[in-house]
Amino acid sequence: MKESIEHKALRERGLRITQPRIVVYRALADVKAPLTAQEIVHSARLVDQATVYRTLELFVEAGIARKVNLQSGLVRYELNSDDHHHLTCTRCERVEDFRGCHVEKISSHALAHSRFFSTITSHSLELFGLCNSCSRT
Amino acid sequence: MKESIEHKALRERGLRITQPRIVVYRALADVKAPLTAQEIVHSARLVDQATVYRTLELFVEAGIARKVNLQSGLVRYELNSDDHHHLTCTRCERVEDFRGCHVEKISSHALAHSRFFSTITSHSLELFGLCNSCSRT
DNA sequence: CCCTATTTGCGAATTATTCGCAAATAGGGT
DNA sequence: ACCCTATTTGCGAATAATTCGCAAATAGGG
Ligand SMILES: [Zn+2]
Ligand SMILES: [Zn+2]
Ligand SMILES: [Zn+2]
Ligand SMILES: [Zn+2]
Repeated sequence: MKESIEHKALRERGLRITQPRIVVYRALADVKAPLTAQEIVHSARLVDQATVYRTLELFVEAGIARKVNLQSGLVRYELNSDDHHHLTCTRCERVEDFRGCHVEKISSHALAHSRFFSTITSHSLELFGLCNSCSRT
Repeated sequence: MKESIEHKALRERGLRITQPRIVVYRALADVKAPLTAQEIVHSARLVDQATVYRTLELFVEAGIARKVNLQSGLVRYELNSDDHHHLTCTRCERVEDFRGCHVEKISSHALAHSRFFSTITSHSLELFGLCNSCSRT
């Protein structure tokens, strides 16, 4: 029988496979948009909130998940599947993923002009706009 | 005698010129890096914290300031001077500005592939890395 | 199955953010 | 300069978000 995806993710990084971690992983996997810690706390009532926060931190450190900052200011988390970013509606908060981020030109230009940095390890890019249904009204 | 920059910023948008607004504006103007609401609260002890929060929101709505999300998850604010972004050290939190963001190619590509959006109104871009002094150790 | 290092749940402390309302005040009109 | 009123502020307290300490539960190696 096949090993589940969440077991695999945890095992591959030498993390213990526990109920709370599986629950949090699935919460993230089940939804399309990035979630806040509180959203996960409320959806997964079985897991204590302190554990949810601890688990999310752990996931980020382990590279299983990553933080996403949309306009609101709340930190959100999503599975670190691959290189994609978000298009977010500033009115209704709808989120759509997009791929094809070629940020290298920008970042190498930034590096070339930098006085204090010589390495860039990651980036975040968020696009904001109005979704079609919001711009209709 | 010349009108001060903060008076100008407020007057131009039809906002009342008040002590707290001037103090918050100066707090933002005096520092290079984006500040959190709490940092401003603690630096400008004269202004009540509720007022600081209200003022920052007001500044964002009026276009005087904007929110900046660095890695930590805390919302930061900076004056909306012009189009620049940040290079942030993930170890020591040092922040350096950079210019020359040509995100149009990325965003038009994203739009072309989007099912739900046809306008992009703004974006945020943050680069992360290690600053020279941190990468030395 | 046992043993131990890890992880969890709980309760409570911190910290961040927001509210309601009475007192203070900015700015237009006189 | 003085009034008047709509706005804004300060205060106190409510609410929400995040973190802590520690004893009890448990994953996983032997
Ligand atoms: Zn929308
Ligand atoms: Zn990218
Ligand atoms: Zn550094
Ligand atoms: Zn840009």
